[in-house]
Amino acid sequence: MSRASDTAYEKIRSFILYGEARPGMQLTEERLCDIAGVSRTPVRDAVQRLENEMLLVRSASKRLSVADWSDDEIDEMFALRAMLECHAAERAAQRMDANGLKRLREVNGLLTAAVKRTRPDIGTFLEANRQFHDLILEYAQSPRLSKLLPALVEQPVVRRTANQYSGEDLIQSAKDHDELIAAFAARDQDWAGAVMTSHIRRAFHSFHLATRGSEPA
Amino acid sequence: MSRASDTAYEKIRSFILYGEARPGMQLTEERLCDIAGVSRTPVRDAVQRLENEMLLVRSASKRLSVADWSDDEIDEMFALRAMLECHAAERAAQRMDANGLKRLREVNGLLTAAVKRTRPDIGTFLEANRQFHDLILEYAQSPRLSKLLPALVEQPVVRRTANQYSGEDLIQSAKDHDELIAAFAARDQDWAGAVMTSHIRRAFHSFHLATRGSEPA
DNA sequence: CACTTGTATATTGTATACAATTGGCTTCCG
DNA sequence: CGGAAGCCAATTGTATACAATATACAAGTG
Repeated sequence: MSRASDTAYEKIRSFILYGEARPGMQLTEERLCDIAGVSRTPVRDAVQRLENEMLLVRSASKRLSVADWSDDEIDEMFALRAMLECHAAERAAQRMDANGLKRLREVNGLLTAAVKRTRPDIGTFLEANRQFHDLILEYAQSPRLSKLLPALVEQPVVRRTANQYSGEDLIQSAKDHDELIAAFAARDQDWAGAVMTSHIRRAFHSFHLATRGSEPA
Repeated sequence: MSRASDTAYEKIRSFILYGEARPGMQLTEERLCDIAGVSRTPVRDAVQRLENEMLLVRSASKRLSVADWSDDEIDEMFALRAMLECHAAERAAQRMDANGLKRLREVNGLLTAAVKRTRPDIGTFLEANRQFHDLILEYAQSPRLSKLLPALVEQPVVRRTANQYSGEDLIQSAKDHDELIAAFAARDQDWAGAVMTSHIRRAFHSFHLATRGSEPA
């Protein structure tokens, strides 16, 4: 999209994910105009995008508020994400090339370094992790998948999961990525899919322990 | 959404799906205003929705055109749809109630009647089929799934599939639905998921025969 | 005193004018 | 004659004014 509606999208998104927004908080378009520094037209564009990602929700009377996901919804997000990222990994395995492997190794090198320090660098981990999964999505070469997945990989959830990870868990994540790279190199789609599935489902269980103090039902 | 942008959405969608639009055809917002009978603001709203469903696509220079899916994209749509509808059926099996079963039976009664005539009524079949799958989605009780699936169930594809169906195929579809209802009544999510998966994958193979004259690779 | 009805105010929805960008054509130079 | 540069028309992007709608609060009524 265009400049103003893009900046509006970015700023509102940051406000929700990293700013002073709180789940369930009511917002007006006017308020979002102040935050974004543009007029209502591009703000409404941005709002529609954020509604699609389900970061914003509209009440029956068209009023906006910050999304507040139920436990069941978050479980569902993990389940769907596991399916779709598994599928993405399978497709990527069939379409991987030397350059892709090189880029994956570079990104996971950064991630591994960030994680193996005595005091793990979560910020770098999150960024490298995002890039790694984005690369797989790129190599899956499916516009559809690329449109669907962002609605399932919500950064607040990813961040809370990573913050819950022990040093061991973080290192295991890096190892999962190494194994994914191996599966891609071997062009073994079943292997790639299986590793990805367990990668996501481990995250799911960590998240559960973090937020609810127990294993999922 | 509101009145004007809703009507714009409906009219433009009909223009694409049932009107004189052709895949790849270039469009301007002005043109769509004429079609919808409203100004550019609600049209742009509608366009963004249709972009999300990937019925419209934007070129690098922001120009609009009617989507033109490649064979690989359509295959991918079926694969993703099979996964997500299977998941929806599993969830619905866990959440089904007597009223839901009653409504499913009613709808499938209509569908069966439309299909068992000497000259099957494809229009009624399509409408009842859509309602049947929507009901399952409703009982899956997942806002996320409800947002994701419409981008995968494109009516032009469904229609072409149904038009290809033989009388036998249509009757088998109705029987699939009966079996789904039985699985729901038994609250057996694995059964429901399996029936749904084979239901979609049979459609996939029929579509392949119809459009490419051969089985998929 | 609860409940409805009316009215003011806040909020969202739509149209339109104008700005910025893009594609295509023409012209000019080599 | 080929290609690049620049201009013009077409198209998309943004701001703003106005219209429609919803909420909240107050006043009236049984």
